[in-house]
Amino acid sequence: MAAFEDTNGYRIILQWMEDKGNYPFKFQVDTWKKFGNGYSGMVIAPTGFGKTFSVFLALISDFLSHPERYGTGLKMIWVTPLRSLAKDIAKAMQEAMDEIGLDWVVGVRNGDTDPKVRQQQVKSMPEILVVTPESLHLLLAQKNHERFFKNLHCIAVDEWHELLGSKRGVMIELGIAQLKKYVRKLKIWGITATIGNLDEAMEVLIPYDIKKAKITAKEHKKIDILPVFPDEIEILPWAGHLGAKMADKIVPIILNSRSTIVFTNTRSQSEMWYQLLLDAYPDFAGQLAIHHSSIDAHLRIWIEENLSNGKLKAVVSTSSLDLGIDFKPVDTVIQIGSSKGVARFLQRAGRSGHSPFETSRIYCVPTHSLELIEVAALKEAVKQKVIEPREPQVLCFDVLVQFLMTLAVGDGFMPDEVYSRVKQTFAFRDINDEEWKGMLEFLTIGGSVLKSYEEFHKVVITDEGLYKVTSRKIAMLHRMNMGVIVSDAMLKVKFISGGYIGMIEEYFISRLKKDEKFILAGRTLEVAMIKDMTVFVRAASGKALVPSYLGGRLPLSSNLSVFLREKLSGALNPKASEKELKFLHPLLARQEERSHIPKDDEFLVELIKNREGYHLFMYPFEGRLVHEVMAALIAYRISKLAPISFSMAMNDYGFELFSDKEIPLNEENLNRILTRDNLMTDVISSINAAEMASRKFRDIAVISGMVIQNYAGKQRSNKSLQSSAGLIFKVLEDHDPNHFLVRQAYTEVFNIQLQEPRLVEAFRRIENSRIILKYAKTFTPLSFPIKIDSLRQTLSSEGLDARIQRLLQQANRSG
DNA sequence: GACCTGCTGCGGTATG
Repeated sequence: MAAFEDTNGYRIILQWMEDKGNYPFKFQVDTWKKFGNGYSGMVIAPTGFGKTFSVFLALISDFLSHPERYGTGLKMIWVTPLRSLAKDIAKAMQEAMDEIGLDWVVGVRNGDTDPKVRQQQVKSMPEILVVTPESLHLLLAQKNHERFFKNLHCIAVDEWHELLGSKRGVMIELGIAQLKKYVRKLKIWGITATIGNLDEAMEVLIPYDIKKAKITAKEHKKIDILPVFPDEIEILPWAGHLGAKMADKIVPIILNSRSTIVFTNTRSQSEMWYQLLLDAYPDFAGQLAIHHSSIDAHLRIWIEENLSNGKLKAVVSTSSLDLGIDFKPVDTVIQIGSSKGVARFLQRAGRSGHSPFETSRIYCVPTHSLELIEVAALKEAVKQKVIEPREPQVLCFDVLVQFLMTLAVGDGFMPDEVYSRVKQTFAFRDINDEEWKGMLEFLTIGGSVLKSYEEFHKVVITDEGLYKVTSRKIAMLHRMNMGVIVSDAMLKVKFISGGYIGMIEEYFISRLKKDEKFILAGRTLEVAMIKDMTVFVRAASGKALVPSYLGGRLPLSSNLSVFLREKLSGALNPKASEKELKFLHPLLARQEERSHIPKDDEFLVELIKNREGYHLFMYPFEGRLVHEVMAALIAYRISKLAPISFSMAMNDYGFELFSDKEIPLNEENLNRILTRDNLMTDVISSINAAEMASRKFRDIAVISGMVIQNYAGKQRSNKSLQSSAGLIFKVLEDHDPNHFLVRQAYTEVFNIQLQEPRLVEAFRRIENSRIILKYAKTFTPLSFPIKIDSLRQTLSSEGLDARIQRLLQQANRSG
């Protein structure tokens, strides 16, 4: 295989890829050599640059050049976050092997792998093994697993940006730390899309003091961002999210494209848009599909295949198609509503024109008028290449507990030796001795509080000091519950005649009245019966409800917020290129006339008095999540001035406090209400942190193995999980409030739920802004959408008692 | 008058 020596090998592989119609990511020759010279590192390029395959070939060429250096068996581990990616990359790798004429085997090991293949692999590992983070840990949970890695040379982590910010990323960090025990000179490579914190991303994956290289694509991905305007501004609703009226505008876009992905933000929205498109253009029947996480996996695979081979004209989807196989025929992407962030926007745009030579085309369809400003903001952010960072998770003790159990289930571990390795990871570099001691105690006797419960005595210490699981049952349950993804329990939906359709939330079905129909995967269904967590249905027709799911909310990224405020600030005098802002002019003019358009260094507060009562609006543009906390905080601070209770509403741009009493707010005290002083103390007083932590603790309890989710194929219901986790949380909080898992729950509440760093930053900005207080008689273009939101749901700051009292008084008065 | 939402991802097996 001398042909692969040095630069020659580089050229041959490039040629070979081009002959195959692939688009190689062109490493420089000196870069190419780094793969062979013992470097670790990070490769950064947009999707569609063939970076995955290029890295693979670069690593392989090293093996080929010096076959004598490598023994038999497993040489390379390839980690992908998705099972579906694993299948495809392994196939491509195997093809390459065959063509190069090397009899290496590429194996896949994950939940889809046939048990027979699994057994075979244990007997004789393939040369290259493609795994998920979870499967990697499952390997480490096997007895005598060290032998698998005897000749391991390198590990590559694909789509690292996807894993970095999550607990799955922490799993990778720990997995690599363990592999480094077996392979001292392990090469570690990460592959990532562009994100805001590339240096940190590399530091997290490779915190070790070894030769490192960062390799960035020079070529840039071309993107066409095309806003879709309605014929008149009146057609755009002032609030809302569906954007139904835009369907007629979208049909021709789909017809003029080869193949289109229509991205929506929620599962129910995708179901509705599927219907809207079919209604608008019935000939789409059979060429249109729908794809989201609650749809049966088989159906989703079928859709993905038909998207790849060009048989589908369009697919309406959620984030479920954000990642995945290259859908070559897709030349157009449509984003319905806000993409909420620059990185997600680029990711979705990159699904079309999937090659460095093609231009990605993405149409932005606003679902309400203010979203047009967001399009302008996105364009600017993309132009300036300001992409969100992925914040690495640190000190996730639940993941560490699980990892230690994994080792204990495998060959057992010596605490001091593991501790020194764990401390080298990015996630646990700040762990202290006390926390570590607590963790060991937790594994062996359940800690001081739970020690009287036998079930928490999982790990035994042998005479040699080895921490080990001896119970087969405990070992089995651990293997079955490995991973850090805690899913909500949902009901399966099956045809009574057979055939699985997807999943639905329990509460949606429970609220469904007799004879009411619902829609799933684009089909109208009626309930025949419910048995064993399964809803049996039959096909129906006519009016039907679209289920909603209690999913996570996509927060508006702070990057996008910055550009949003900037664009709004200059909205009345747009640049010639900003069609979006010109289109919005009538609406913006009205905002300026009735109230004010906040400039870059201003913070707008509106007080509106009308027949209903008194409304206070504030516009931080920090996204719903932050506004939720801010609204509670401001309500709390005002209520300290004078007893008053509010109902609250919010959207991504601002929030409302509403009261039937006059709000005691004026130019003088407004600064005090918006101060950064005592910020977190007031936040804690204004929310129920203990309740939030208790809810967060549910996931922690599952991941750390305190509450078992899967018992031999049976999944426990949501309620039962929550109640046992809640019980444990209460016991711990009462008797050991400093417990490392309790502390973690609070940290997660502050960092994730309350977004403390972002909140603090927002208040710092407000403090440095000029505060503009405006009184208005009617709702303004900015306030109206929030008011609409409050009609849907009202959160109340007042206690239940006070509220009942007031309702009673009202009732008495009117009676 | 304008409207009616809330993402994604994973996962058993031992031994002669």
